Amino acid sequence: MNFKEELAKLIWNAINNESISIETIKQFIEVPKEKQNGDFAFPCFRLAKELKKSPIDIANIIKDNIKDEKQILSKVEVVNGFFNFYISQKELVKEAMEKFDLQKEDYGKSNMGNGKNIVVEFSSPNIAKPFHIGHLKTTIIGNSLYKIYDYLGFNTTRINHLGDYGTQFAKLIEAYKRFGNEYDLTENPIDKLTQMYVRINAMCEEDEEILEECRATFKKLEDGDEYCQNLWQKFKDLSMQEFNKIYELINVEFDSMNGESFYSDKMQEVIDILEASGKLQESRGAKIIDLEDQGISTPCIIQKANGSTIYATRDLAAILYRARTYDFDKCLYVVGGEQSLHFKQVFAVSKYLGLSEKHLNGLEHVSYGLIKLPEGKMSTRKGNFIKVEDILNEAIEKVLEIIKDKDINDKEDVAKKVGIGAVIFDDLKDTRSKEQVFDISVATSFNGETGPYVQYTTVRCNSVMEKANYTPNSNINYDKLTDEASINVVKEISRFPEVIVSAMKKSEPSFISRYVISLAKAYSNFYNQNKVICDDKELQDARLYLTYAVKVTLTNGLKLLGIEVPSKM
RNA sequence: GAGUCAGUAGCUCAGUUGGAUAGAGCAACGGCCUUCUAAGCCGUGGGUCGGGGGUUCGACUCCCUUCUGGCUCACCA
Repeated sequence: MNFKEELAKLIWNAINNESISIETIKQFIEVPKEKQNGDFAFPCFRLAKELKKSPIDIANIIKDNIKDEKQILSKVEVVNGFFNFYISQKELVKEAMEKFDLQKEDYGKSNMGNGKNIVVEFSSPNIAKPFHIGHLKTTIIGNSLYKIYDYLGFNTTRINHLGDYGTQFAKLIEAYKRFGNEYDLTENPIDKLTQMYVRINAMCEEDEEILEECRATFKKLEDGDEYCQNLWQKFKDLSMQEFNKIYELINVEFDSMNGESFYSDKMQEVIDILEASGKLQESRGAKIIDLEDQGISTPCIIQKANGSTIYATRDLAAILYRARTYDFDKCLYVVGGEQSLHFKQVFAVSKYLGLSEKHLNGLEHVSYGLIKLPEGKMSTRKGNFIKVEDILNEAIEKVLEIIKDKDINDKEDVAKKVGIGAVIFDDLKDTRSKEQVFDISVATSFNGETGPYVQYTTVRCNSVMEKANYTPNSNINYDKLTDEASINVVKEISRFPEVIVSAMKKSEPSFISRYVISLAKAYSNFYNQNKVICDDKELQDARLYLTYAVKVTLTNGLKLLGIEVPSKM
């Protein structure tokens, strides 16, 4: 039963005025913030002008004429021009629990994606550079978005657009040529490569000629110079080993690892198309596209003065490739907000690529706020960064310390799930666009609104069911659930499906983290007020089934965030 | 200077297409474990929603203006 629809009908019948449609009324019905104002409310001000009556009069008309034949209401009230509906708790509980019962372990899943193709580009670390907390953020957001789309039945592809090309790479080759023999790359290779990178950057800043040489070296790499190619491959292999360690820890996988270098032979076509479109022009020796007419004052460089390409060109080649390969309905770029202009430019230029409307409209930059350290902005070049591996290990250590005296079998496994869950949750709990000061003690805290709190609640559910030796069956007398705490839990459970959908629409995993917190809170409150295992068999069954539903919903919610739940903690 | 994101409790943040008395967590203080996991629960204090105008029955929310901070603005990604 759709309550809003039913209520709209009731109001419509009560008002009995031709100029107002049921749809209009339905649109106005809202859920009050304060539950003391009922389950649904109709703000009578909305119709005041149309009916030429005061809100109070309208409310009274509704009150006098409402005919609740299906008996879905337990009470109605007129307060300050609002008409408040209190749904019969029986109906509310039955409605919500039956909805859950239809899906059980798959609760929240849907097929609304209906074969549509989604491409999510995320993580995309730079080869030969450390994997820092900025990369962690895109990895975790991207992974969650993938899971959300996948859960809603979209055909979703994960792409790790590795930063394995560009002048930065040439810098490294130049560094290796000059002083590579001073470094032993068999141990902690990324650290060494980073040191070399920091050193060559300092040289470039001092000496313009060295920077020019690096640019020239990139041109050589792009032209297929063997020495450069071999070094490039070597650095890439070393880096991937390190990255894979982290991906394994946080349990993230990709469908495609086609990084920037993958497009090295696909850029000429982009240049040709743009050339043919007549939009490509020369400026200061480079080939650019002017975007003034699209409201972007900075032109997009397609080819640098020395003839080599630039990242915009590679992104354009990637769009072309992805449109053809995946026929995407949406192509999401989970990349920091500091690259907004870049994506604006690339999306603007892509209009000249001859793509279909569908592909053009599907391009979307899912940006997130900059992550800063308490000491200020991170910079690999300046050596100011935190390695993700260290953060994750610290979190795991802290959990091990907490559970060391508990009666738990596989403590390592629990510590891993909880510690990493804490870090992931911390990254997903705020609105994406907010910038975040990364505080490791906050990220690895386990009290309050955190990942471990939600995991803990889930584990409790399990533990209650275990104690009762419970196997879920659907033959439940829901009328037994009458107290406020139980009703709150039921109401929270019923929100889950729509929360997933709005998280998808806004590309906001934080909707789910917040939801999962509020469900866990509702259950914790219930848990402290009610004994699940009790003398009344029917009541116990109802509470156990509720517990089961909470466990499933929390587990599914956490899964969508990329967080696992241990069996004990 | 232009573009963009942000400004809500001491700190970190919620606040659904405008709705009723602006909500959480942390920190502080006070209660609750012989009863299903206290990583928990309950309670107390704490606010000019950056400032000023405007639209509206009603503005944290929309419009204008102004202040503050971050990021970006041609051959790095």
